Amino acid sequence: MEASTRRARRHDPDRRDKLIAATLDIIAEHGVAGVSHRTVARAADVPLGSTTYHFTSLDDLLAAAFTRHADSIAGVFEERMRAAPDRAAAIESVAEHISGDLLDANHDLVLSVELYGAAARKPVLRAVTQAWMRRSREALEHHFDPTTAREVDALIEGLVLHSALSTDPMTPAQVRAALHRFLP
Amino acid sequence: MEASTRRARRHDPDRRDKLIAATLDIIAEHGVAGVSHRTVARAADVPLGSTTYHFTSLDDLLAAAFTRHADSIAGVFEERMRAAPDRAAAIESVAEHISGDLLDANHDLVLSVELYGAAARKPVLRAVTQAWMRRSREALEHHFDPTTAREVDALIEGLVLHSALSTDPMTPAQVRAALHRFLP
DNA sequence: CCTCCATGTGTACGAGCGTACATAACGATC
DNA sequence: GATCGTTATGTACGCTCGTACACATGGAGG
Repeated sequence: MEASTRRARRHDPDRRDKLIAATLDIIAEHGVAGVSHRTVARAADVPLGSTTYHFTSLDDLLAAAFTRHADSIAGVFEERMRAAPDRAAAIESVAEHISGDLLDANHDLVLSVELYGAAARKPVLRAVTQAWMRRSREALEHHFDPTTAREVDALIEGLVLHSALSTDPMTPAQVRAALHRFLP
Repeated sequence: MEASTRRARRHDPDRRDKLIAATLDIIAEHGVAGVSHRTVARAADVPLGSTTYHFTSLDDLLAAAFTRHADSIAGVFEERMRAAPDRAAAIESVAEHISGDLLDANHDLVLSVELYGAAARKPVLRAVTQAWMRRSREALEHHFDPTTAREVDALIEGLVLHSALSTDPMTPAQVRAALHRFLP
């Protein structure tokens, strides 16, 4: 342990992570408007000063949180597409993805929509959504041509949103039917 | 002028309307987080007290503003669908709708996305989005069967969102192609 | 013309906000 | 074990916030 551990951190195992996780929880429950240094610090059970130490500003914290969220969802989707052996299996995976085993209606969805709203106004976050969209499209391109991938990506977005906001959401069978109409 | 004008308002031609319009402008520019009694009053050029007089709370004002927005968009879309003489014309109208002559990227879109985000957390606003979705679907049903209408409604949502958030948005021709793939 | 009361406004209060910054805590180095 | 500099925290400041509420104001009924 000479040169290798020279730069080891003192005694902060995962403060940054805890702060980001707490931020995401707050956004999911109260929206971006509910995020403040104090609410985050309370939720993460850390002192107030810790939030300004690890993130230079609130915007910085929000960007980190949204980046983590987008990366997480994109990673799971990529994994699903990579695991699908063929086109039919890929379609089935997409249907499952939409029907909500991943986007459990009241957490990930709110995070995604809040991200869209913030991204529409802040260039930094716009870059996050774009990277996410690109990864989704590329994952779909393992099974579909680029044009189709792009269109299906948009269709997924719309189906997820409508499913989440509707009191009468589409059943998994209806979702599958819609996909198969698009991908005969 | 006896009984009929007894209940006429004193000298407030359209204060409520001005407040709602100002609120929508602020949401479009700064998000729901930017809405406060003071920012709205300043934007509408009315005294602070006027905001609490016409709306019992901020949530009340936000609900009124989002309702106005949803009604407005739904109304325009209904009109477009009603005006389309046949199925082909309807598809063309939908394509134009998506390609942005209506949702000019940085105003109506932000409003819609902010509404989605708020609706995912507040039941009152959820009702607003549901009424909007129902009207859209019914408008589409002038030209398509209910199942198709529902699927196209979702597709529209996804295409609008992706167009708005992408630096490389789909061209009108690509949007048209996607629609025709779904509606051969 | 006077009175009255619904309609509309200005001010004030307590709370919470982002952020700066002086200071404490503590591992590494000698 | 003494020193030092990075890492981390508590406190304080100036500001904006939502909302309550006392007061102005001006048309309607006498």
